[in-house]
Amino acid sequence: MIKAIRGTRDLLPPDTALWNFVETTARAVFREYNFQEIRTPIFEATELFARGVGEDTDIVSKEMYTFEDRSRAESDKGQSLTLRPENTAGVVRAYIEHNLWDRGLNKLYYIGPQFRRERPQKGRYRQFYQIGAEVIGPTTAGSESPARDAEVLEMLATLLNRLGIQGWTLQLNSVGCANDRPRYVEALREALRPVVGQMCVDCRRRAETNPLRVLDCKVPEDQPIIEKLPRMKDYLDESCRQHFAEVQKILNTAGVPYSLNDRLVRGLDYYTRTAFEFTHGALGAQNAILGGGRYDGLSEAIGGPKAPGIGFAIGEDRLVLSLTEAAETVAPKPDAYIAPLGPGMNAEAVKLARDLRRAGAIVEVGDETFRLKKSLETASKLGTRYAIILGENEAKSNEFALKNLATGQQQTVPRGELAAKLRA
RNA sequence: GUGCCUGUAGUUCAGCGGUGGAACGCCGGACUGUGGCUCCGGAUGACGUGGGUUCGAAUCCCACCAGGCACCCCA
Repeated sequence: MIKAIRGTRDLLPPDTALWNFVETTARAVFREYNFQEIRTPIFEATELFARGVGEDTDIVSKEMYTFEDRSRAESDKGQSLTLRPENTAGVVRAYIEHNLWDRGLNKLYYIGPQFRRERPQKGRYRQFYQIGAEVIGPTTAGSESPARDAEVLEMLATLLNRLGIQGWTLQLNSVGCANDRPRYVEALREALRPVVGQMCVDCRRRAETNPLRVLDCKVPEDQPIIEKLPRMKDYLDESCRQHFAEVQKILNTAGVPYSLNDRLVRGLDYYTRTAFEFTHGALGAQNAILGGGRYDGLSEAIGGPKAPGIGFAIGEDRLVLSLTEAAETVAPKPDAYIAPLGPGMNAEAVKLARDLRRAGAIVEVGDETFRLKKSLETASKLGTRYAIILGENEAKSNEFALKNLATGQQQTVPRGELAAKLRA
């Protein structure tokens, strides 16, 4: 049997109704904040991700679906292409390519699949879906303002609340900028040198490859050591410090709850200053339902003008997962099941169904060869509210037997009044 | 990519060397134009795939594939 490949899956009803609910709600909230939709290609030049996301990140170094395109000339090598592992780089590429700021566009959102070749796990798939948004523009547009950070965070809180998600936590940190972070990393390296020998094997490796990751370690024995390491907040330069303080001040005023976590580091190279994560307790190890932050240098890193930005990506798969526990799925049930009885009644049934549907009803139609018993049984199974019996008598008199399947009550209704009765 | 656990009917699972089962669901009948309840009957399936051990394998062993949990990392 041919099956969906590892890490991919089919989304089936009734779950698809939930996905649509999430997407519809997100679009509505984004709309209120004046974001507009952008759709970028699902694959891009590999170079975009190498330069944008960062050559040394896990995503780029070992998780990308990369392939060589066919070349036109036999002698030429095909271009290296990659299925997008995230969407921010693509949006920024489009921003540069189409001079979006000159068209008055600086708040964009996207919804779509992304691809990373990781080992699948609950809440982690090789084709997964992200809902994200970006604020990006020249400095003169205020895109560097802490008000943008706070506005984005407040929008996310609004969205999660409107989706009915209970018990989320916003973790907030500042990871500094190109100016102060190298100094911090250096300080961290030095502080680690004498103590790293006492730490877990992972930390010993991280101390070499990416010292910031040591802060993320969850091994209990390492915690006392980590507590004593230097902290980013003590190394922020004046502008970063003020920026971060201002973000917090606005969040306090707006009533958005958050907790500071100076061990929150992000895995993508392009993040600067504000970094954040919304987590949800009921998701196991993959507890981050969304993450994001500021990326003031990304545009320049991929050859564009200076264009500070801030954005986030929601893991839609995880969001839906945290939703299925609380929310009952509301798949719409048909309003009526038409049971045609006997030769020639199919045609009448389809015509009647068309008229009722035009009046706004959800209608299911049986078949004239079905016995009435079977039709009613099917209608009950579908959860339909009414059954309409359409036999020769009804066709002649133009009055139909309308049966309420919940109460069992049945009445005779003239054709013209059927739609109104269904709505009642 | 690493470690551990798990793959048996549409679903949830029992069976753990000797002719593959239960519940629910599905189909039909009792009941030829009246469902839900009840009763009766029926079909389920390469026991994840391939190899090995054995007189004999769903059961034991190996490899692969897939899922779950944790790590790594991330949404």
